[in-house]
Amino acid sequence: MKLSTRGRYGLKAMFDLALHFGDGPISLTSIAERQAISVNYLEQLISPLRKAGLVKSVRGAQGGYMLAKAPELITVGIILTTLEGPLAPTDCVADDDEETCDHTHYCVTKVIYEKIYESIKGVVNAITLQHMIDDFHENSNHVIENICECK
Amino acid sequence: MKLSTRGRYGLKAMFDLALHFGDGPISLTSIAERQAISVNYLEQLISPLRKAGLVKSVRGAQGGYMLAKAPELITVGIILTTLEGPLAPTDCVADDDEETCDHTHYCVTKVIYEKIYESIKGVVNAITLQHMIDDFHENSNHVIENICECK
DNA sequence: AATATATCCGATTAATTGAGTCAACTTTAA
DNA sequence: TTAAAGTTGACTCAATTAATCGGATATATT
Repeated sequence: MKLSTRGRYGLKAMFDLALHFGDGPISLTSIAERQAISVNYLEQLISPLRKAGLVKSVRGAQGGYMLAKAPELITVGIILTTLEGPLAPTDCVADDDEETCDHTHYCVTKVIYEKIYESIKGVVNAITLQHMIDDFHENSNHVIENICECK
Repeated sequence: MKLSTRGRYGLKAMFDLALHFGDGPISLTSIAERQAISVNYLEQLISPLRKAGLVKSVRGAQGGYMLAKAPELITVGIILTTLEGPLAPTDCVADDDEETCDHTHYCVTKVIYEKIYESIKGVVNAITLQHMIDDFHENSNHVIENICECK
């Protein structure tokens, strides 16, 4: 039941981009440095975020990435889901499930997994990058590097 | 963010034992058959459940396992936690975390992970085996095998 | 006493996933 | 033209998961 580095790093990177919203393209190298992530690995993560329409890129020198929408329009849920797939405790309750279990029966465990899934979605879909920014400005010392290396 | 087979199989097995609560020792073989799990693997899962005081065993012929407490006293949360460890999205918010990240800083992502963790705990700690039994009798056709092979 | 049925325990293995690296390519500002 | 930066896919390595297996101990039944 752990998030992988994909979700954790991706969220850190998106928050970093959110703090720079409106500043023009930000290079992956600078994000990777601030957030202590391998650039090569970060490249892998930014790709699905771009395809999902969450960030847009500017190629070439002085290029980089920026949020495709305002921070208040991007939820933690969409970021994590893009990188990790559905945040469901089992495949059978994930939105994209394709008939992995027998739906003709009532399943007492599936009901539980659905409740877990709904509660997780409730949390992550309610938090936007703007909420994170506000929280950051209120409670941190305004040092971007303060995002800890949570495992 | 998926449960492993440990948690899923273990929950099915515990529910099976709950349905037979008061019937004396139930053999792993019979549970494995009803729930379509490998007996050998189930042995591995029942061991921590016994050590956690959730089931007790009777050795020898006609032996088996039974719940150590009434179904209403055993939550889904304690079962899953025993088999999977803390249901936290990251190590740094797990109860047994030992200083994996720098606590001198305020971390905007950690706050989110804590909320996810709390919401998951809220769900699983509120559901007992007795709730599952009641649900089963109300909504299923009383066929134990009806617990689907959720992945 | 012998046997069948169980739990118990540790070692081993097979398969999958996660995490990260790397190389080659395209685009574009300076 | 050159260097910076995005883009892509293949690849490696380690860790975890999911079992399997063999043998030891315990005990009800015959």
